[in-house]
Amino acid sequence: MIPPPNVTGVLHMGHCLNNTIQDILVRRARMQGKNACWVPGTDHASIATEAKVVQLLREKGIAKSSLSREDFLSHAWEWKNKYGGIILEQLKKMGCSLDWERTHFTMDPVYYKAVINVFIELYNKGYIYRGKRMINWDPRAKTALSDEEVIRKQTQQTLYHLRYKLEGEQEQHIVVATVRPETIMGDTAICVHPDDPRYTALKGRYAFVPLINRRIPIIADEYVSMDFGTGALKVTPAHDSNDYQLGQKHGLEVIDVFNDDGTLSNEAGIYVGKDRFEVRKLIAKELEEKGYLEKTETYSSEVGYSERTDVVVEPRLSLQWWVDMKKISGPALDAVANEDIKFYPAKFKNLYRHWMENIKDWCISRQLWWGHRIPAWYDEQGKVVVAADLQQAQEEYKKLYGTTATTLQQDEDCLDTWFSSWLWPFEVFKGYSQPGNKEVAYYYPTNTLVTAPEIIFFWVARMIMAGCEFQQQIPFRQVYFTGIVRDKQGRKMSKSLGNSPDLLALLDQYGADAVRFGIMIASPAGNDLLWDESTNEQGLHFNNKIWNALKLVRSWEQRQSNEPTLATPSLAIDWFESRLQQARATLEELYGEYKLSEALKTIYSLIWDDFCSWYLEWVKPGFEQPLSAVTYKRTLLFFEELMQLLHPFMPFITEEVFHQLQAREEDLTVRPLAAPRPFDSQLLSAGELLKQMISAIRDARNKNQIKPKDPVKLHIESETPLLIESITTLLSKQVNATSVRCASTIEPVANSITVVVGKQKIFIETSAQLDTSSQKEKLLKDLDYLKGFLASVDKKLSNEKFVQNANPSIIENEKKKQADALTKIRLIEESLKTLL
RNA sequence: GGAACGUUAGCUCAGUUGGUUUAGAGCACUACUUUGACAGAGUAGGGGUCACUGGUUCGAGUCCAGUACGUUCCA
Repeated sequence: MIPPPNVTGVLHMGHCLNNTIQDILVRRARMQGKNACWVPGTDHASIATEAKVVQLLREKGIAKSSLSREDFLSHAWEWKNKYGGIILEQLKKMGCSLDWERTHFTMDPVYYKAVINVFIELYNKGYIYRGKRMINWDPRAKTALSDEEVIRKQTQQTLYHLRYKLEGEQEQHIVVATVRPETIMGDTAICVHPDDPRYTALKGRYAFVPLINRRIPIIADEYVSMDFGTGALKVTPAHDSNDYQLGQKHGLEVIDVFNDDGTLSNEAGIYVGKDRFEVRKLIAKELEEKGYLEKTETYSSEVGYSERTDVVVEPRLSLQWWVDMKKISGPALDAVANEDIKFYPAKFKNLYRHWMENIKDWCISRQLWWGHRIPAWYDEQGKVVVAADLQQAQEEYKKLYGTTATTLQQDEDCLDTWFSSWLWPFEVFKGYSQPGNKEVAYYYPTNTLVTAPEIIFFWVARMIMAGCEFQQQIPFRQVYFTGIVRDKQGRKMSKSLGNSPDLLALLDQYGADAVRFGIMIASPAGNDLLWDESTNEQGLHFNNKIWNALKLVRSWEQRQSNEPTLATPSLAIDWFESRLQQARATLEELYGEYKLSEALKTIYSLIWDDFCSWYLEWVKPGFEQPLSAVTYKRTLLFFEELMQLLHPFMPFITEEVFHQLQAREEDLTVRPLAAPRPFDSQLLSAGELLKQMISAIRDARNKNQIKPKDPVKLHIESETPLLIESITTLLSKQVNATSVRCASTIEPVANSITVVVGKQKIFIETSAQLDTSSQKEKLLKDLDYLKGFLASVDKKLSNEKFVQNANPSIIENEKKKQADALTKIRLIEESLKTLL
C-alpha cells in the first residue's frame, strides 16, 4: 500500500525514506515467494493543486473568478495530466518495484463515484450533517480547513492593553489585553472572572468599544483566567472559538468584521476593505493617538497557520458539512487497542487512542472546485437533498417534500481530499464500487502500511474507520511509522528553510543504491533521522567495495584447477557457510521487528568484514597461483547469496553483480530465497579464535616493526591443540608464519614476542631485533584489566547473599569467569617473567 | 497548562525478562602501510562516572520516584 503522494509535488527526502522502506519490504516478501502487491497512485490534493492552478492562471493574466467552474476544471485537468505523473517516474528512478499497471488516481471516474456514494451512504445513515460551526478559515485559499490542516507555531506577538470607557463615569475605564486590536469592532462584551476582586463593582455595567463607541456589557465567567493580561477579556464571538462558546452561553450578538479574504467587512464600520494585518498596524496607531492604548508588551503564543498556504488561519463561523465521528470511530479505536492492527513503534498506540477518545467532528467541505463535488442539492428556499445526480435529486426531493422542485442547485463546494483517500486500501481493488470482487477478496485486508507519523490522524485513523465501516474489516495488519527526516541540526526539512536537498540531483550524483543505503543506514527504527549527505558517500564506498570483490572473484575464474594436490581451505568455507546462516537467522528476527536499519548494518558487516576482510583473504590464492575449483564454486554461491540478502536495500548493483558472476537468464529480483540452513556454533567460535589470533599477532608484529614480508615462526601453547591445529594453515598464511608448532606446554622461545589470546600463549619467533618494552607494556595493561575483572568476580562470589539468591546457572557462569581469568593471569605472568 | 517519548564515545545509534566480561557498532579521529580486488583501501589503536539525585536489590545502563534538558502531540 502506497500513501498517495501529493500530485503537485516532486519527491522529497520523506518520500525517499518512506518508499525505500516499502520497497525493501515488498522486495523481501517477493523473494519469500509471496504475491507481493504494491499499488502506486496519486491523490488530487485539492487545496494544493487548486492553489497551484490558480497561481499559474494568474501568471497568464487569468483570474479564477472570470472562469466558469467547467473552464477552471479543464485547466486543472490539463495541469494534472502534465505534472501528475512526474512523481511516479521519480519513484521508478529510485528503484521502487510497484505494480505499475495498477496505478490509481483519487479522481479516476470509478473512484470518484465511489467517493460520492460513500457520502450519500453516510448521509443516509445520519453520520453526515450540515451545520453552522466555528471553523478554521484559510483567507488565501478561501476555504475551510479541518483541525488537522492547521499548524500551530510559536509566534512573537504584541499584546495591546486597551482602555474601554465605562458608561456613566467620565474618566473611568477598564483595561483589556488583546493581540488582535483589529477585531475590536466585533466585540460584544467584556468578560471578567466572577471571583476577581478588581472587577467586582463592574459586573453588570457597560463599557464602550473604542473608536466606534458601541455599548457592550461587562459579564462574568469562570473561563477567564485572572492571571493573564489584565484579567479582563474582550469577547469577539465571530473570531475566536472560545469567545464563540462564551457568546452562546451568555446570548451575545455575533458581529463578523471580516470578509472571506481576510479584509475588513462593512460590519466593521471602519477600515473597510483593508487587510487584517494592515489594519492591526493602523488601528494600533490610531488607538495610541487617541489615548486608548495604555501600553504594549511582547508576548509569545501559538498561532494557527494553514498547512497548505501558510497564512494565519482565521476562526470563522460558517455553514459546512461534517462527519459525526463519534458514530464511526468505535471499531477503529478497538482495532488498535486490541492489536488487530499493530503499530511500529508501539508508542504511537497511545497517541492514537488519545485522539480517538477525544475525537471531534470532521469538517469535510472545502470551498474549492478541484475535487469531488458535494452531492447535495438545494431548492430556492435552501431545502436540501443528497443524491448522486440531478435526476435522482429530483426524485429524492419529491419523496422527501412531496412536491417537485422548480430548480435544484448543486452545492458549489468540494470534499476534503482525505474524504477520498480514506477509501484507498479497498477502493484500489474496487472494494466499494464492486463489493466482494475477486481482487478485493484476495488482497484485502492488506498487510503493511508504511507512513509518516504526521498523517496518523489525517489518513491512518480514517482509513481504519473506513475499512471497518465499509468492508467490516480492518484495512491492514501492521502500520510502520517512519521517522521524520531532519537536517544535521535536527531541523525539519522544509521548503522555507531551504534545507531540503534535491533528491533527483542526489540520485544522479550518487546513484539510487547509494542514496537508499544512506537513508536506511541513518534511520533507526522508530526515531527521526538526522540526515547528512555523508551517508550517501558511505553507500558509494560500499558499492565500490562490492565491485572490487567482484573483480577479485572474477579474476579467479581462469585460475581454477582440479589438481588433486591443491588444497581446499575447507575451514574457511565451512566457517563462512555457518556465519552466513547465522546472519540470516539474525536478519529474520530484525525484519520481524521492522528493524531495517539494523538489518542493513548486519548485511553490510557480513559483506565487508566477514566476506571481504576474512573469507576472501583466507581463500585467496597466492600471486598468480591457482585455486581449487571447489573453492571457486563455493565462493560464487556465497557471493550470490550475499547479493540476494542485500537486494531489497540495493536492487541495482546486486542484480548487476548477480549477472556478472555468471551469465544467466534468471533475475535476482524474482529469485526465491533458499531455505535457511543450520549453522555450527563450534565452527563459529573456531573462526572467532582464528580472527583474534591473527589480529593479536599482527598487532605484535606492528608494534615490533616486523615488516609484513619478514617471516616468523609460531609456537603455541594451548590446552586444546587439536582445535589449534585445525586453524594453523589459515593462521600461518595470514600472519606470514613459516612454521607453527603446537603443544600443551612450551618452553620459552629465544628472541620471541609473547602474546596471550584467550587461553593460548603464543611465542612469535623472529630474526628481527626486538625491543621488549612495548610488548611488556601491552602485557601489563592486559594484566591490569584482568586483575580488576577478577576482583569484581571474586567480590560477587564471596558475597554470601549473592551465592544464596542468584540463579545457579549465573553462579556457574561466574565461577567459569573466575577460572578463566585466573588461567589468563597465570599465562601473562609467565610471559612477563620470560621477558626479564 | 496537559500528555507521550527520549537523554549511553566527537556524531548517529544497539544494548531483549536486572547478572555473558570493567557497556557494543558504524561514521569521524590517530599511527603505520602505496602489498598483487579495493588509498573510495588495508592493519592496528585511542575514546564513555550510561543526563543528574535518591530509592528498591546480594547485584542497576536496565526497575521505581524526583530534577534538568530536548523533541513531538494536544489545549
